[in-house]
Amino acid sequence: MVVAMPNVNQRRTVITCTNCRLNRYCLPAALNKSNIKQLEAIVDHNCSYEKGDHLYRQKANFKSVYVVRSGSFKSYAIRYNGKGRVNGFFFPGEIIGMDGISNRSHINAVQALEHASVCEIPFSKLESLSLQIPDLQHHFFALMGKEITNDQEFHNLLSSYTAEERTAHFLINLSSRYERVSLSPFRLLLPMTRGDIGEYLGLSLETISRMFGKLHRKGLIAVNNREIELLQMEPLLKIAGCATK
Amino acid sequence: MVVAMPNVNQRRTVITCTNCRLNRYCLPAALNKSNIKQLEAIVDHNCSYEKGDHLYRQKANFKSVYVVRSGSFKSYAIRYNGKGRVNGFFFPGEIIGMDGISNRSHINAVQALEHASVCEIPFSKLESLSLQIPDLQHHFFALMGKEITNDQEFHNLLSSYTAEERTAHFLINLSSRYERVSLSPFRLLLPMTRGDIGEYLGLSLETISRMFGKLHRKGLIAVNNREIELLQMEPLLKIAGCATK
DNA sequence: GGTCAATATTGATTTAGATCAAATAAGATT
DNA sequence: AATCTTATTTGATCTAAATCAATATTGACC
Repeated sequence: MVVAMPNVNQRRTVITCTNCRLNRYCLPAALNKSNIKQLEAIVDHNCSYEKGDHLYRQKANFKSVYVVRSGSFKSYAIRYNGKGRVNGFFFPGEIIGMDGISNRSHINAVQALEHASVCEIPFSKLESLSLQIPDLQHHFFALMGKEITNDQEFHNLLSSYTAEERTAHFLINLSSRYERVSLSPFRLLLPMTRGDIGEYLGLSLETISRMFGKLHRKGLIAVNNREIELLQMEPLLKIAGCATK
Repeated sequence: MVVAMPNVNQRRTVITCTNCRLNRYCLPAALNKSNIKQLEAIVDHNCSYEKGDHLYRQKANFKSVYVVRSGSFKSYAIRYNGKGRVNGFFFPGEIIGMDGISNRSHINAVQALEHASVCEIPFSKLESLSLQIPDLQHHFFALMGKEITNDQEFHNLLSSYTAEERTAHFLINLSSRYERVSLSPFRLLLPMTRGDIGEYLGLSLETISRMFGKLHRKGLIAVNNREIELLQMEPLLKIAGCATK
């Protein structure tokens, strides 16, 4: 089955931040029109990747951060002892590359899970521009802060959640990220394998499969290979450890 | 509520970044002398805490980041379902509070593990100053980036390391952080309980105790309650999954 | 369309680490 | 010093999830 995130820009018109449908979720969200023009000038809007292509590899020099325009990516790191694998998934509007800011080299590799495209933002130019546009600096601090809180919540998940809770949390999390970019939050087309999910959640791929089965038997989801339908959000949210309002 | 005992200044000399023994590891590290003076002007150098005092609590409004001057802290978060606990330890020269940047409210609580003191840096002032001092902006991006890579390496640890590997990694990590501030990297005085370590590493406190015992029986460490001596670094580094040069 | 490789499911068995349960030991409080 | 509380160690047992193993699906490529 072909699992593809809809392409954001299929039109002929020149791609810019101003006309990008993701601009409400991306860096321009915090900027006024004239500032967006300045941002546009430093962004390369035209990088596309096929499934399996690497956006960058482990230890690659850091020069840019990237925003996913279409498709999806996974990041992974392998330590010299062979431990560790997938540590992140990225969907449209999300920023890739912050793992290289401190060291000037990326600690992860990032690979396309399907046909995908990104906007590339040279980091030194982003820094210069941030000195001129206080809102941009502020927003980028906030984005990095968001990355930090996400990672810390994940620490929490890995250190205290059961396999079922982790799996439910994963689905709920994906759901809200899909919704953010106007994809159905109830019918999830997963671009990644069970193995990827397992590595990400610190579980074996067999356990992922079993947990999907378990949630299915409880009537909370329907599973059809890479297509997962979320049938009952309330109990799912509860298992995922998310407060239901 | 934050319960803080204001420090009665015992010394005559005014504390400043310029004369602080940590200035090589802290924000001033990236700045020239005149810029350090500007930084000093926005920092409150005089906040002291007793064991158990909270620097801030979960959901507290975010106004500042803090640099540990002396002593140590732990951060923890409890979800509404009771899951999750300790997610970080902080030693002199390290920055606390980035968990509040994106939301303007802290997702963690932070508590002193012993008598401790911090410098408080109002974040809005830090942002303003960063617009004027490119090196400061650059350095703070790097510090946040470091936090992100640390958290991601921890993801790796929690998703693929055994109890023994996690415990060794914890000790090695502490060792290098102690060394950074001129404490012995071989004789570690732990300010936290086995329970704290267990929550942090996603293990039970009994397992921490057993792993200390196991590393002791292998002759790699000596354990005397809260005092851990690292006897053989090479094998420890290997177990911890750190490349030995 | 047929073959092959990659992915996913399901069952049987094992095991690392949790949990339960005492017994010390260390600190704090009086 | 005596008491009480909080930490720590150690042993016995249990269990969630890993691993091992076999099939079944799906997708990719001639």
